[in-house]
Amino acid sequence: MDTRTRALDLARHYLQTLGFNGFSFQTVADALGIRKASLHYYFASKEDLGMALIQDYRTHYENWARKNASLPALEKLELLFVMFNKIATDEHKICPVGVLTADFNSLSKPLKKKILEFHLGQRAWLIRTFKEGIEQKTLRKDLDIEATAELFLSSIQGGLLMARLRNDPKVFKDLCKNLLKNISAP
Amino acid sequence: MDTRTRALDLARHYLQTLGFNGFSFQTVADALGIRKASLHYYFASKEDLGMALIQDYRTHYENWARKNASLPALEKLELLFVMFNKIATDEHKICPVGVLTADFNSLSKPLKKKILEFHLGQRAWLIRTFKEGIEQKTLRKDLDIEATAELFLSSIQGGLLMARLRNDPKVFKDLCKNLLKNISAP
DNA sequence: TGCTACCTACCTACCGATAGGTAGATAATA
DNA sequence: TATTATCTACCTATCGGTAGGTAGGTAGCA
Repeated sequence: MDTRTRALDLARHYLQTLGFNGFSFQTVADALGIRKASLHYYFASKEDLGMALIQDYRTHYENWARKNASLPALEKLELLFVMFNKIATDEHKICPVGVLTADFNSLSKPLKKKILEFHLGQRAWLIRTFKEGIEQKTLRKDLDIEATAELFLSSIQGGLLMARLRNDPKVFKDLCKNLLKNISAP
Repeated sequence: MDTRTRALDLARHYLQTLGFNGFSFQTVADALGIRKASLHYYFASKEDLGMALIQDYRTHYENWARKNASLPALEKLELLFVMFNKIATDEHKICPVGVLTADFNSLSKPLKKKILEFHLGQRAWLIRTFKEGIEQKTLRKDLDIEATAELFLSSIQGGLLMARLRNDPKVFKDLCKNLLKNISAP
C-alpha cells in the first residue's frame, strides 16, 4: 500500500477516535514512521487532509452503494446498518461525517460544503431506497419517507455516539433492529 | 454575575460551538476580559473546567426536571424538546453531552464517568416519563419503553448535529414532532 | 485604634511542549 | 538527468500550566 493511502487510513482512524482537532500531522507522521514535513508532501495543509478524508469516505460509500444497487431495498438497509455497526464495534469509532459536524465551526467553507454534500447524498440514497421498498411491498406503504430518512440519519449519528459513551456496541445494534422493525410492512 | 459564573457560561458557549478541543483557556479569558492565569484561579486545569461544565449542565437539567415534575408526561416530553430546540436555534449549538462524547477519547476517566452518569440520568428520566404517559393513557400502551428511550436519546443528539450541518433548525423541530407523534396514543 | 495576618481576585512573566507550516538538501528511481 | 519521496532544520503561534507578585478587603487581637 502506498504512503498516501496509508496516511489517509491512519488519519481516518484518528479522526474517528479523537476528532478533527484531536490529532495532528505529527500524530499521523509518527504512526506512519515518516517525518511530519514529509506528510506535507502529500497534504499541503490540514484542511487539504480533511478534504481528502471526506472525499475518500465518500468514494468508499459510493462504491458500496453501487455494489449493492441491485439488491432488494430491505437488504440494502440491513447492509447499511452492518456498515455502521462495523464502525461502532471498531474501537467505538463514530461516523466521519458526525465527527466533522461536531467540529464544524472550526472548519473552512469548502470543507463544510463537502461534508454537507456527502450528508445530502446519503439522505437521497435513503429516500430512493425507501421508495423501492414500498414498491417491493417490504416496507409499510404509509411510510412518511422524508421524515423517516431524517430519523434514520439522526439516530445513526446519535447511536454511534451513544455506543461509545456507554462502551457498548449492542446499543447501536438494537437501535438499528428497531428502526427496521418500525418501517417494515406488517 | 460573578466571574466564575461568567466564565462557565462563556466556556459552555465555546464548548457547544467549537468542541472541547476547539477552545482554550486563552479563548475564555479573552472573552472574559481577564488574563489566562487569572482563569486558573477558578479552574485549576482544563479537566477541572470540563468537570465544572458538565456539573453545571447537570444541575441546570435537574432543576428543569424538578420544576416540571408534576406536569402530564406528554407535556414534559414536549418541554424537553423545547429545551433542546433552544440549543439548536442558538447559533447551531449542540448538546454538551454530545460534544463531549465526540471528544470522548481525549478526556480523563473522571470526566468520562461524569458524562456517562448524566446520560444515564437522562435515560432514566425518559423511561420514567414514558411509564407515566402510558398510565395516563396519552402514550401508546404497547410502547417498547427502553427501545424508545434509546431512539429518543440518539435522535436528539444526531438531530442537533444535523440541524447544524444543514444550517436549518427546522430539521430538528420536525424530527421532534415525528418522534412524539409515533409514541402518542391513537 | 492600630497592627498583624490572612484572603480574594487579579496581574506579569515565564515554562516546556506542541500546533501547523516552510525552505532547502538529499537519496532513490525512471 | 529529471522526478519523486523523503529528510533535517527551522519558523511563529499557541497550548496548558506555573511561579511569584500585588492591590484591596477582612478578621483577630492588644
